[in-house]
Amino acid sequence: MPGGSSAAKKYKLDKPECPGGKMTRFVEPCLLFFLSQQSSYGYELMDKLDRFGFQKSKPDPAMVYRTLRSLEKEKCVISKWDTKGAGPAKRNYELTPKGLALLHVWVDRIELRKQVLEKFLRLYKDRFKGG
Amino acid sequence: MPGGSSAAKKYKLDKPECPGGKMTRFVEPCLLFFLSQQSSYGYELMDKLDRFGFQKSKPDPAMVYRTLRSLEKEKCVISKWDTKGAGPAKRNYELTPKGLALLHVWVDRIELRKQVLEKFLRLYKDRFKGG
DNA sequence: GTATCATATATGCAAAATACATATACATGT
DNA sequence: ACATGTATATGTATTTTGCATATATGATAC
Repeated sequence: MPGGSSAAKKYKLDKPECPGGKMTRFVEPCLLFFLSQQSSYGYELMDKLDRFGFQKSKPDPAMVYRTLRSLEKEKCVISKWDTKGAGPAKRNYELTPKGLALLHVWVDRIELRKQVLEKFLRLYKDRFKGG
Repeated sequence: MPGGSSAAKKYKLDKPECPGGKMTRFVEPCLLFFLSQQSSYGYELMDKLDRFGFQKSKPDPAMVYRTLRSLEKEKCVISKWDTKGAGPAKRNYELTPKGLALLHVWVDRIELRKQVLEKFLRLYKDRFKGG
């Protein structure tokens, strides 16, 4: 549960905005991870992203589908049409070894990123909540 | 110290790249924080950013200067030319109450972001390091 | 004295990433 | 026939970032 800041509410802060629930450069690793759990297709993956924890903004279909195609071009995933089941055909994606390797790279980076955020928050707290 | 992934090295992963030391949308909150500590100017702030913990890439002067000007346009900071001291004149920036409020908003968002990263890493570890 | 380097700010433009809108198509329920 | 939910896809505008470059001051070296 994030600590609320009181000062923030006193001002209109529309324009110099900060991306909050947005998932900057984060769709790709999520997709890779979901696919490492089990093969799936765009629409379902979008749903998983949605339930992952980005309250604010639903994932953009465009980004999901394009990311998947781009991953396929790089041979990080492979897709096959799945015409079984009701409704329109699904393009089912499967993770490749290269895709798994990419996931691991992402994890290293995300770990680093997390550490940077932590450092920032630590300094902030020292400054404002007294250390 | 981030845990290295071994699988990653077996593959060329040039193209679907993940931003590592880069500081996605992170310059602004850093600048606000530094200015909350004390007034400063672009060149010095760049240096502080550099030493903050982004090993890979030095901060881009363009981004720093433009972010500062944009913050000023939004009245989050105020600048005055400082001709004292040697060398070319410095544009000295001071944080405003609105800027301080923006910093607090950023902190909330960064806290959230950190939690999302943590969730991701937790799930990843459950999946690959066994839980 | 002039060449070079560190300091200092700034702009232009290309590339990348994201956001928003829209198009297509299948199937089910009413 | 029409609306709704499922499913994939593309077009384009906007935002963000990255890289190059321009300009100017002063200190130091030669």
